[in-house]
Amino acid sequence: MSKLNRVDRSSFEPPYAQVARSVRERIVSGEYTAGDRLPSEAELCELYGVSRMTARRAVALLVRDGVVMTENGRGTFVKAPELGAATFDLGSLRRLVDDDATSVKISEARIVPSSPRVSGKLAVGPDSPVVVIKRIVSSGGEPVFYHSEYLVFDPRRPLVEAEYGVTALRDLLANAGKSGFKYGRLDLHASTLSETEASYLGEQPGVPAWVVEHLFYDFENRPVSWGRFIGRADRLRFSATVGVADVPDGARR
Amino acid sequence: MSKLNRVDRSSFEPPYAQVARSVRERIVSGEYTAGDRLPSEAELCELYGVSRMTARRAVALLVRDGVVMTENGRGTFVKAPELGAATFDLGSLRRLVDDDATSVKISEARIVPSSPRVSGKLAVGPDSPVVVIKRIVSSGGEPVFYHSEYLVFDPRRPLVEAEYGVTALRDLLANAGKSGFKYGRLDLHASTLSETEASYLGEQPGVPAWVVEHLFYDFENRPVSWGRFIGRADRLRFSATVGVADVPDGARR
DNA sequence: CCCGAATACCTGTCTAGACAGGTATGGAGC
DNA sequence: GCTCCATACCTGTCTAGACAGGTATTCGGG
Repeated sequence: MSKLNRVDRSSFEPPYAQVARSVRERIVSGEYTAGDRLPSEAELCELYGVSRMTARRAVALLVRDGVVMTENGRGTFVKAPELGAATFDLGSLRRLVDDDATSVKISEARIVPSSPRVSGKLAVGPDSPVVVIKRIVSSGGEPVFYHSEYLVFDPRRPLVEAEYGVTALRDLLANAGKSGFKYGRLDLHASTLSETEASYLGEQPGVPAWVVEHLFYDFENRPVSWGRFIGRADRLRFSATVGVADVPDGARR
Repeated sequence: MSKLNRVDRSSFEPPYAQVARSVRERIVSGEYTAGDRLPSEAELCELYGVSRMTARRAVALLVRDGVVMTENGRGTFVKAPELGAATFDLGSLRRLVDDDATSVKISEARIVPSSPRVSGKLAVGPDSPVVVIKRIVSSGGEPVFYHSEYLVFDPRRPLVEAEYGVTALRDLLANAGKSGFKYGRLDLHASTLSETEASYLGEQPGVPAWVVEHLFYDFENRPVSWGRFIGRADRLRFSATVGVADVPDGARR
């Protein structure tokens, strides 16, 4: 019975993924439960008829997904699902902006002297010129979130048209190519809509809202862009999963 | 000049980590910028004097961290930092509960007939008995968040003392060993404090708050635990980084 | 009975080589 | 000038074997 699970060499699914999926299924089915020791790598090699590196790669996949943990010299063990291991991503935001039914309206785009708060964030002198861009992103005709961004004004770098449109927002969220930023820090917290924000989003002031604040730096580690997304809590949520909910689509990579 | 970066074989830092760190430093320094093609794996082998699998492992580390991306048949390219790739984790929550200066007070722990909302979440009949546990977690004497949890009451499984204390909360957030759950779904959103929540947390009703809602399932895919953390937005935030902020501590694993 | 050493087993790391399949480029043929 | 194909290069995957170092057990000596 324990020899029947050799990998299918003719399948499109590579051996390492097949082994990972098989072990995963055994965990889902309850054959291995939290705290159990998995077969050792050498045993997996025999069981599935693969080399050690292939077995290791399968285990590495499960480790990456937080399903198992390895202990040097002892073995590989099934982890219990833990809430603290959950990660939330901004995939929902990205998907929203990529969606065709989503429209972006620029409500403001000009050069202004920086306010005290903005000059503090961007580390420029008070009243230094900054570019401010404010957008309202709607889905299906209804506003979902509001985005304001302040960029350090650099006269040498002309403000290209593209910096204002949907493209710029898409680039900010998912940029496959170039960008003037080296890294960014993000901060997610809860807030309530101010009066102006509420008016833009067609809501009442004081309604709960999530805020994603972002600060991007250039290659000299100087802040160049500060901004925040603010969105209605009832329209967009962030979700995550811990443990093994279901066997996924081959566990890519 | 390009041959001077062979790995240090006597270092504690394994070769794959050294290669990854070196390439990372070149990206941080601006030698490679977003969109650039990295040296091919074969070139990295020569440059650092390692085998291909070792070079690949270094690249895999950078891919995992979102610093570079690989394209089959084309090469490895430096990624621009993208906001949509950011992930927020519950590490701050876990750290808080693990902290010695944190105290947990049980405000309620008993068996009650389930309310319509709870019976809906836990998929039990109306008025079915459920265990309700409510906790207030304080740090430095000041309440930080409030946690309420509803468990399906199972007469066969006696309610051990441990299920109420700090330990149970710690286990929920970071459990190295066993647990009765197979997986859980989490939902992070923004809210405002209700009157009772505000009174527990020593705040005003209507103040912004984040909510982490969690629903755990057993091995028969039946929900067994539903609950939510609710915390003051001014006391706990979730942060993330995109791009290469700094060269980290050897990029473990 | 206790303690230390030998031992078996486990994960971590690395190597050298091999084949597959995707991608881009340049040249031959039309 | 255009198309198609050979070619070179690249990442993806796998193998078989090797050594290092952590862990637990067992066995023997004191």
